[in-house]
Amino acid sequence: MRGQPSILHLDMDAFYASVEQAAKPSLRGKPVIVGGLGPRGVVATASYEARRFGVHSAMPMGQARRLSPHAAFLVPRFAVYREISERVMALLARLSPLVEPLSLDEAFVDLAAGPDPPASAEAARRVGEELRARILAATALTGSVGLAGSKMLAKIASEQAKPDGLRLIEPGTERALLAPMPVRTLPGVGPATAETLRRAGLSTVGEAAEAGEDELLRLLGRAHGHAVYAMALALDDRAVVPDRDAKSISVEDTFDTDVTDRARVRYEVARLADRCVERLRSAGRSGRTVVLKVRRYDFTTLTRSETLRGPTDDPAVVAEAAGRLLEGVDTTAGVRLLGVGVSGLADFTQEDLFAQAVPHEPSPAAPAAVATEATPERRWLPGLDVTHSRYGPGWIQGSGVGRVTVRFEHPGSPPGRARTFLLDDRELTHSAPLPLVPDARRSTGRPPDCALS
DNA sequence: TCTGGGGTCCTAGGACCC
DNA sequence: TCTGGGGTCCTAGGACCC
Repeated sequence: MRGQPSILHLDMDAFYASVEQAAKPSLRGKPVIVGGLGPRGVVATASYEARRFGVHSAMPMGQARRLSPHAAFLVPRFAVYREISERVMALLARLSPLVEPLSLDEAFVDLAAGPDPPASAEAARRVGEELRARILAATALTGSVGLAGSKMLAKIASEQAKPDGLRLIEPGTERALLAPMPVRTLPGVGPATAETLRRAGLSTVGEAAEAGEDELLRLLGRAHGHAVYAMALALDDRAVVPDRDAKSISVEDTFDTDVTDRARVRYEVARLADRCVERLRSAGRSGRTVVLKVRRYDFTTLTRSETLRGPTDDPAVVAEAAGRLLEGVDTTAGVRLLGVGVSGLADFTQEDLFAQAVPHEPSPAAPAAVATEATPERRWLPGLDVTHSRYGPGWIQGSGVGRVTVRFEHPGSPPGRARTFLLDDRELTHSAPLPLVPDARRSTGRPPDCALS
C-alpha cells in the first residue's frame, strides 16, 4: 500500500452499449442491449437505461427481452470497440509506461512510474479528471476513474464512481471504508466463496478480517484464504504489469440447437481447430497442449487435453489431436458447445525449426447434413453498418419476412428515419463503421460520412 | 427463449524421477 | 520383506473475471 493514491483504474461506462448510443443518435437516452441475438444468446452489456429494468451482463437474452421489450437489441461490433479501446489506451500511455489493460474497456495505470507522478491526492485527482475529459473529447464516451494506493482499492473506487465519475480513496482510510462492505466487493470473491463465507457467518469484509487468517485458510484453502485475508485487511501490493503474454488461446461455439450427429460433431471440431490455429499463428505463437471442450445438452462440461512432444502451430497436428480427444467423448445425447484451445504457448513457430514440408490440408468437407450458413456479407444483423446508394449511411434495425429495416443516421447526424427494403435490394450494402468523433489524422475537410472510403 | 466467449489461477491425484 | 520424501509434469475440474 502506497502513501499516495497513484494507482489509477479506468473503467469505461457500459462500454459496448455506450459506443452504440454514440454511433446511433436515435438510441441515445434509450435502453440498448448488446449481446448474442440467437436463441442461446446472453447480454454482453446493457445501457444504464436498460439496467433500470433489471437487465445486466451475462443474463440470458430471452430474459432481457421480457424485462425490457422495447430496448434496442444489437449484435456486438468488436472491430469498432477495439479501435476505440486503442485510442483510450493511447491516452493512458501518456500518463505512464506502466499500463495494464484488463479488457477492452478497463485498465490500471501506475502514475508513480509516469513522467509527472502526482505528489498529492489533489494532483492525482487532477490527472484523473483531465484523463476523463480527454477520453470524452477523443471518443465521445464517458469513463469512470478510481484512484487509490493499490489496485484493489482503485478498482473498488472506480466501481463506486460509476457512471461518469471519479472517486479517490485516501491512503489510510481503506480499512474503515472496506469493513462494512459485503465480501463480494473483494476481487476474487464470487458466488461460491461468498456462500462459503456466509455459512460461516461472515458477510462483510470487516467480519472476514476479524475471523482471522487461520479461519479463512481453513474455509477457503491455502492460496485463496491467504489472498482473501490480505484483501480484507486492504493489504495489496500487486504491481501494475504491462504486456502480459497470453498463456492460452481458445475458440468455442455454442450451437443454436444441440448437435447429435457424430459426423457433424467431428466436422465442427475440425473447424474450431483451424480457427484456433489461425489465431495462434497470427499471434506468432505455437502451443504444446491441445484442449477439447464439450458442453453437453444438460450443460455438464468436460475437457480433454493432450500434451504433444513439442509446440506446434500446424493446423493438421492440432486438428488431429482434437479429433483423437473427441474419440474418447460420448456425444450421442447431444452437445450444445464445442471448443478447441491450445496452451503451453511458446514464442517460436514450427517453421523456425523445420522446413515446412507438409502443406496445410484443407478441413474435411462439411457432411451433407450440415446446412451451409448464409454468407456473412448478406446477413442483416441488427446493429451492423450499411450504406444505401440513395439514402447514405445507416444501420440495420431489424429484418424478417423478406424485409430489412434500416435507420439512416450516423454519429454526427441528428436522429434519422427508418426505411424498409427487400432483403435482396442491391442498393443496400454492408459498410465500414464511421468514427464517433471526426478524426484529425484522417480529416479531409469533407463531412464525416465521407471520411471513410 | 435457461444459461456466450475469451481468458486466468488454483487444486488434487497419479506418474515419474532422484 | 508394511509403506520415504519431495519436486515436477500431466490431466481434469472449478472458481472467478470481463
